[in-house]
Amino acid sequence: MYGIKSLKGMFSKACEYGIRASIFIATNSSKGIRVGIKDVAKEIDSPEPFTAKIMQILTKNGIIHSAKGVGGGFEVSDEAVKSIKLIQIVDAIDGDKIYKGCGIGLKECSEDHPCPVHHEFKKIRGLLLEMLTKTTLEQLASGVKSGDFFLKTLNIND
Amino acid sequence: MYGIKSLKGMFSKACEYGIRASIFIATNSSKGIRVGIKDVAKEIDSPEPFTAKIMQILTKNGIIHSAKGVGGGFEVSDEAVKSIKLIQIVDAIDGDKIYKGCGIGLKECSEDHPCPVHHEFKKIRGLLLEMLTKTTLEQLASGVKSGDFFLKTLNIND
DNA sequence: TTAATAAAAGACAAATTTATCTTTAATTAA
DNA sequence: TTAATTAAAGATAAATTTGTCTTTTATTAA
Ligand code: FES
Ligand code: FES
Repeated sequence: MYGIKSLKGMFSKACEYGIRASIFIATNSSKGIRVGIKDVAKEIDSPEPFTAKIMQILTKNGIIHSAKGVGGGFEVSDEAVKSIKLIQIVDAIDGDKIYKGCGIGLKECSEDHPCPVHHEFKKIRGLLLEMLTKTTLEQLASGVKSGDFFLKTLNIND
Repeated sequence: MYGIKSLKGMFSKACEYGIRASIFIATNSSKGIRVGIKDVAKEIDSPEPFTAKIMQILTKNGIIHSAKGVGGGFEVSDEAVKSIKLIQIVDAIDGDKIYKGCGIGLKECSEDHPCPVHHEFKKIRGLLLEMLTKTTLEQLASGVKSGDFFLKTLNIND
């Protein structure tokens, strides 16, 4: 009606790109292929230089591996793809507020000093945390490889 | 570890303030008391001028009512307190992306062209949407009035 | 009327997030 | 050793969100 505001999603743009990039890299690493930042940005439809910054965060956090020079690029080892959980990516980029913080902005979420939405909100956060904790990069990547899931909106001008 | 990023919550600051403000106003309206922007900001621990802006959005959207002049301030009618759902506040300020948008940033969330987290994410959004749709201002306000729930962190220097 | 009060509106400013560009460092292959 | 390649790092810049300040408008009461 008189909406003035944002298009806020659950995660930051940076985090969204980080998740999509990690999945894309994982789909290729299983085939033994390293992908460059250019390919990543193209495949997940994200701004290349910004995506590069996010890749740096992920590599520093040991979530993905990078190699410089000819034939270099990004990859994730088979073991890492199996062990890395979505929460590690979210945590590295957005921190833990989304699954730990108070829903309506109290400085901390506390059972002893709860806000009015605390009990209901806890359930939502809990489901989110469970999903983030259980989901592995492998699960996500396999769905993309099989063609069941996608990493970008399909573009009529392609 | 090498976290560089944000302290992103589920809702924007504006929306958090808007929800807390609405609840505070509702707790007073039941007693027939109008509250001024100064009281609101103080009681919910928010920046006054910014909160005033958010109140304007809420009044334009018919969620709360305002009266200028001596004895004026913000209020919500008894009927409105009963009928207004949390989702109306969120929708007016943050829009619907948080409960409709794709979790990892695809331009739209689609059953036919799902992202890798689509099915799990849908459950979380669904629970959030259910909560937002079911929760009334009255429910939230009554918990605050009874002293079970709080609108700001308790401050040791008070 | 006039004065006081309080929200609305508008202009501005700071902080944060998102995005871009340039230079540097590392790696590979010729 | 040189050239080519590719990520890392650093400096900026744009956009958005958050926060502040001033002026205007509406209302009430004297
Ligand atoms: S105190 Fe607000 S969600 Fe727990
Ligand atoms: S397409 Fe991503 S959540 Fe539905």
